[in-house]
Amino acid sequence: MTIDIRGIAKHLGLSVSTVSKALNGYGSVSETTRARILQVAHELNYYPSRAARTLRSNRTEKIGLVLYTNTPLSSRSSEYYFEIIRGAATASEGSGYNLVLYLTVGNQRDRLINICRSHEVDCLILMVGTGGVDDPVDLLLEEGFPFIVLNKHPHAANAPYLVSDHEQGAFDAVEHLIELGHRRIAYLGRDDDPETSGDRQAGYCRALRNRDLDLDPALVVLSSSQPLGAYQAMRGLLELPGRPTAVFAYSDAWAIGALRAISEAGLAVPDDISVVGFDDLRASSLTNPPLTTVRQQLTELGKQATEALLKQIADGEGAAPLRRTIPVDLVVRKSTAGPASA
Amino acid sequence: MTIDIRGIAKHLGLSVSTVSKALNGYGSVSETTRARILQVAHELNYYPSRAARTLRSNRTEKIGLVLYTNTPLSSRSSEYYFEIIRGAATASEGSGYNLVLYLTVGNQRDRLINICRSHEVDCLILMVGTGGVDDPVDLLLEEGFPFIVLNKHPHAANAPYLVSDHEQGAFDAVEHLIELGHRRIAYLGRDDDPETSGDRQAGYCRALRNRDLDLDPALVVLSSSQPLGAYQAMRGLLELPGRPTAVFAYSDAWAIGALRAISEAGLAVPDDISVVGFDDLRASSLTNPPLTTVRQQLTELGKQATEALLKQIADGEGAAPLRRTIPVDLVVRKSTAGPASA
DNA sequence: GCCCGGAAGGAAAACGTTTTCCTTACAGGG
DNA sequence: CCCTGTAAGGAAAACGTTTTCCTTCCGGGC
Repeated sequence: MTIDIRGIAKHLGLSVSTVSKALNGYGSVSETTRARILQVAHELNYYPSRAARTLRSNRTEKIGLVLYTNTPLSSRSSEYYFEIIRGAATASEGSGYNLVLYLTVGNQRDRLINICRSHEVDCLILMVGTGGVDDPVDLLLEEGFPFIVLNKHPHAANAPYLVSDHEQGAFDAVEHLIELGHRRIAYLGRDDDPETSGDRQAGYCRALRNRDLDLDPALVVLSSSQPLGAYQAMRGLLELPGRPTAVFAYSDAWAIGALRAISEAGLAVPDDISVVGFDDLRASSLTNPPLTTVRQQLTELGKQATEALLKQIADGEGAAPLRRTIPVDLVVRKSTAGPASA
Repeated sequence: MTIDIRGIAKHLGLSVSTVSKALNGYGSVSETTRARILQVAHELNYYPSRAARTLRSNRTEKIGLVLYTNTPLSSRSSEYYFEIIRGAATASEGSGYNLVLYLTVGNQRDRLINICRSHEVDCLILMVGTGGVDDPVDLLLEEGFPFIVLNKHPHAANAPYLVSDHEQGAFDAVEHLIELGHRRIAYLGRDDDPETSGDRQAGYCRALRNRDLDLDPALVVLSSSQPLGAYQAMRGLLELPGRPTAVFAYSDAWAIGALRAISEAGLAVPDDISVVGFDDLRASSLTNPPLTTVRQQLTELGKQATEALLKQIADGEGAAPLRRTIPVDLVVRKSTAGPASA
């Protein structure tokens, strides 16, 4: 039915090796022979068998994208993940690779070992949702399997990663609030994502220090990713004696929870309180008022991770692990303004 | 380094075939031998090579998910796609399959042929974004490659598909508006997605006929997926002499465009005009007011498509192509109410 | 005339499984 | 005692490439 590399060889009275070389641009084959081979391959509708190629050459030409999370995925994060996936898929396809998706929930250590050992893919992009990033990272380092951690700082010193500049984004957001005149600015963080929330909190602190503002511990509240987490945390902040005049939230989802708490308390955004989010998901332009937020280049993140990983594979073990940060942008909408007291 | 099936055989003084049979529960192997083999396989950390297995048995144990679209993907649809992907990925993993993602933009006919012929995957789930569904479907039918079309009715008579009940969802939405007392109800459709928009329009028409209401052609407006398409179409509707008192929109995105046009015209939702969307994306609960809409079970769609496809493969050519519809639910929020005139 | 080198092409060994067809041994029936 | 059937296990042929060595041939330098 489907034609073989052997079929082509027979058809032309050549040897299998010559055909293979011609098709792959390998050894030395005369121009005319190569042309004839390509011609016939095309005419006979030849498509190489991936499996055979993989078996012999030990390259699958597949990239695995694993999403590693402790808690079930909420549809809140769909857009976040899909944009990254989109970037990765496009870049893979562009390099002749396929993207294999592993959306595992829970600590699937065994599954990960299995993926490495049975060589399902050539390398892995790790997207860690909630829960520690370290367990899988250590495992992969141990296995000597090529990988890159996406958008979260791994603890292991020699683990390659590519992350948005969470710290700088947070700095910019808080700086923006300070410039508007705010002095009591809260950070509404996330307690089950220490790496990312930590980075953003660090940026928040740096921005305050940078302007010699006090860092009031009462204004830093971490909450879980329960639907009501950020909402309740915000209610807590509103009841404080010295209520903050502005809030920098861990993410747009957190900011939306905050908006709700504020509006239920009969306060107005941005007149009474300013709010800044992080991510710039589509929903954030639909809130009331439209949210000021920090935009991550998600598609770019997926794309660059893929490219970096492929480069790393091509360079072999020798190359230093890639550790890079990509910039984020503050998007000013209507949820921030000068404080009422100003 | 990594242990072989041969290694296990040697280790136990058995033949390769016996080991293979034991591992796959195949031919006849005594219980004690099988136990010893499994034991040793585990101890030596044996993982079968996917490539070799595929080469010999001609099964890749991979499902391809292709997203086929004419226009570049807008991030508006991220959530839609990701929820489907999530369902498909979970179901695949559950059946021991991998999910390979092909997010191709444009009419990649050649790529599709390549996927079939080089047997990259065992079967395909087709998600068609914009543009005709038929070209790829015809191709796959011709190739005799197992596939299923997701959430859109293919024209080919014998093409397998799994779709949300667009028609019934539309019927329910319009019925809901009629029950509220509306008589002049518009349909805000999409012109570059004839299959889906057509199904929904059919449901709209049936609901009107069902209550003996006039079908005013001026109240049916199709617009493109440009960001401003639905917005402008809605403006047109508002300028009509006999303005509609309710609008059923092709999707939540369309509805959001409509909301904007209505609010800019100084009218209120739902007081002056009621609006219903379709999809129930996350954004639709954030609009002002929260949108009444028809919820699709996207994750379920991905899951069932995967299961159906795997079943189809297992049953072989014999089985009739699967053509199934899965139900949708009307979600009533705050964007619908009785007409002002009532 | 001899030797050397490079270019073109070929033979054959992998790669790690699955699967078909054998062999052997043993038990049970007649 | 012979024949048959069955269970347990083995030999070997695939599967379709890539890749390493060879062989052959021819031209050119000395």
